Amino acid sequence: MEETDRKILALLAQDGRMSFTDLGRATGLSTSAVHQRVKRLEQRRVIKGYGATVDYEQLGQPLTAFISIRPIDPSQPDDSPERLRGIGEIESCWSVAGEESYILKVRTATPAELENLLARVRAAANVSTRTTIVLTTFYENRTVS
Amino acid sequence: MEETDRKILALLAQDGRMSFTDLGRATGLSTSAVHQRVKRLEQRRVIKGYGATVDYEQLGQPLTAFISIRPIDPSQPDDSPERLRGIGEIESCWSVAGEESYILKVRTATPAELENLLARVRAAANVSTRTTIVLTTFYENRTVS
DNA sequence: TATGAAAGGTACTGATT
DNA sequence: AATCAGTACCTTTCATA
Repeated sequence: MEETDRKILALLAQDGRMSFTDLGRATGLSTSAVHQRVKRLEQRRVIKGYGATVDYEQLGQPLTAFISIRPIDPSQPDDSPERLRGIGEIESCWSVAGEESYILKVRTATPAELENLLARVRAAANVSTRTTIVLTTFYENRTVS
Repeated sequence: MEETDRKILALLAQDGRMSFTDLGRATGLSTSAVHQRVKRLEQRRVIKGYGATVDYEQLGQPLTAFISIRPIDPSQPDDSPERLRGIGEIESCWSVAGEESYILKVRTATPAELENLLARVRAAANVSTRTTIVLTTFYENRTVS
């Protein structure tokens, strides 16, 4: 991975709809050279995809929370991610080192819905949960240097 | 916010480069009607922006961690987000209810860089830290139903 | 891996209902 | 809030270096 590709990635991370023409202007390459590089980055899955960033507050899901989970029965095989996959409120799922096994990031409309979601998570994966409610999102998914 | 707009948002969240023509086909609207709706969603900041999702493992930042922080001197005014804004490794910053004040999500190349980053976070915001290292990212920033 | 040209598709605007 | 038509721009491919 070299400098031109990194520059293209940084630009596309910030504006995923930027045109190849503009990317070319910004990198000093022709439109088709940039086109070729972006397609290659997509094929290699360095670019995993493109998405619109949506305001969940305006969409009626203002409540964000982190749910840390640990298995109730550690002797059982742990396939929590598969068991939880069907729960639509879960935005992200990481396994982690530390006291808990997984961290989930979830969005709900109300505290009542979060409560209901917690019950579904516990039941689906046979886990205990520890919930941390987000008060303010200062920034999210910023491009890392 | 009504059904057609929600459908457009769901489609754009999944594929931020989808053309207005295809959005029209998917919603049963004309190209210009979709165009009008998307522009309005952008103006109202329901759509906050568009971004390429990048594979940080392939980009040489394979280590992801959560850093929970709490102020060392609670009598001081807490402006941690501003103090931390310049640290490029911080991808997300939330204030939270619970034992800690903030949660940061960070990306680094190596454990040594994470250690260095932790020192910078502590010094910049005068906080103590608790770090949870991510082992596997099962999914991230999935579209929430 | 780069360029430039050509073809077809898309974005955006304005007129209209 | 929708459609249609028109123009300018963009994406994509191909021949070429």
